[in-house]
Amino acid sequence: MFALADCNSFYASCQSLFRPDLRGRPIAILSNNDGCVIARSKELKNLGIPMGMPYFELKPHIKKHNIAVFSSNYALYASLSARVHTVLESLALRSSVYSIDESWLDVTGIDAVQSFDSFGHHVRNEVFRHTGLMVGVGIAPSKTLAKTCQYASKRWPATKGVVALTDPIRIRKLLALQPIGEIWGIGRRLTAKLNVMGIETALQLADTDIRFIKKNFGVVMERTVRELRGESCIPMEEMVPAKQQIICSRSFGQRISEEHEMRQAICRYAERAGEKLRQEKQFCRHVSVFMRTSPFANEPQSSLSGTEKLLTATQDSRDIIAAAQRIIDRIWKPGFRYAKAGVMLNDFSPTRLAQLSLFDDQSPRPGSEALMSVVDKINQEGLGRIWFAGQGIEPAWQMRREMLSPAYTTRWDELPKAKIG
DNA sequence: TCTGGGGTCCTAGGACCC
DNA sequence: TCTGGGGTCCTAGGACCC
Repeated sequence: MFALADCNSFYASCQSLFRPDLRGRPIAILSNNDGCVIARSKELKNLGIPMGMPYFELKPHIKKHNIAVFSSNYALYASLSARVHTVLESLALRSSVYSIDESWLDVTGIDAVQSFDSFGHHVRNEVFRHTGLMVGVGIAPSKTLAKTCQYASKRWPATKGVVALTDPIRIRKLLALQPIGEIWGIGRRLTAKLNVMGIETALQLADTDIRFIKKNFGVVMERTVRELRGESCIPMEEMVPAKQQIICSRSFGQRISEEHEMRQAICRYAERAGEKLRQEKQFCRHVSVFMRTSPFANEPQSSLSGTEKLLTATQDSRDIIAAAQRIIDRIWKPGFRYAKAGVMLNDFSPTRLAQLSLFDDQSPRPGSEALMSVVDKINQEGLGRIWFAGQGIEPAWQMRREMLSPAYTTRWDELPKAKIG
């Protein structure tokens, strides 16, 4: 049996946690660059503002509905997320973090002590008591069904935030009410394809012939269908799997047309990607760079990418930056207004050692590890910032975050203040 | 004027090998 | 004119997730 605990409107709740005056008001959280809406409070959802609405389309509604708008504040969300996960972890023998605001709990056998339903309420109360945040809880024999239950716990207030289902008849009743597009693992494309075949509810999908599904949609959807039937196919993951890819990409605050500006941006992303790589304690042998114009703009489009294989695996920012710059030498095309670019690292190994070719005389940089760890330490401990000159100082393309709230939980000078008396 | 970022897994097709 | 079968590895692209 699996339980899924998922925070209600997580980012919006993080904001209102330290601003009680915001409660009951519609709250919108914007993406990086203040581009579009990526999280909404219940009140904002009720206004019919969709996920992903561009900020400039939201603007006309702000005054009329008294909407509170925030730039994303990941320092705040990550810190509150850690608190929530710590509480959830303490409530079951086995658990795994699924996303910033969700965790799986293995609740097999818990019903020998208390009902799954009362366990779910216990989870809610504990998370609220320790963090001030609310979670919804879904409990079922497979992860896909637990997801479905968790949706139901949020959709119907009468459930009081907990839906636990073991009885096949009741499971079928719930599936009959769920459109396939809401099933975990069925996205937009597959929904359209299934609808054409006349399959519209989760129950219809669960009742479809399994061989037909496998033949037409592959093993992934086959697994989803089995899970909907109550057969657990996706196990708990106790170990955090090692990353296989690291990406650092951003949209620019202002379009880039000049090659030297693109080089600065790529330099910064390469450095940041290297920092993440070192945090993962990995070395990479594959560096890619991509850049593109805005697909929304009615203007000449360009989408460039290139990769370089390294002879020796590295985690040194200098190697990554150099490779990225060589890629730009190869792929750069002037005459476009680039909107976004990124650096991607692939092909990881836990050490620098790689198969050297017979005449390869590339030796690793001496002192690389020591230098990089000093750079990371300075940057991570808030002692200051140190960076490679290639990325420029206060460049115009830097991302916009004009409505940033304080980092209430991670910076001493931004702690919330309370007035007494 | 203004539309996010960071991941995973699977599959099909090509290169290459015996 | 005739032109196998099977395997591996790699990559690009497509689907999904939060």
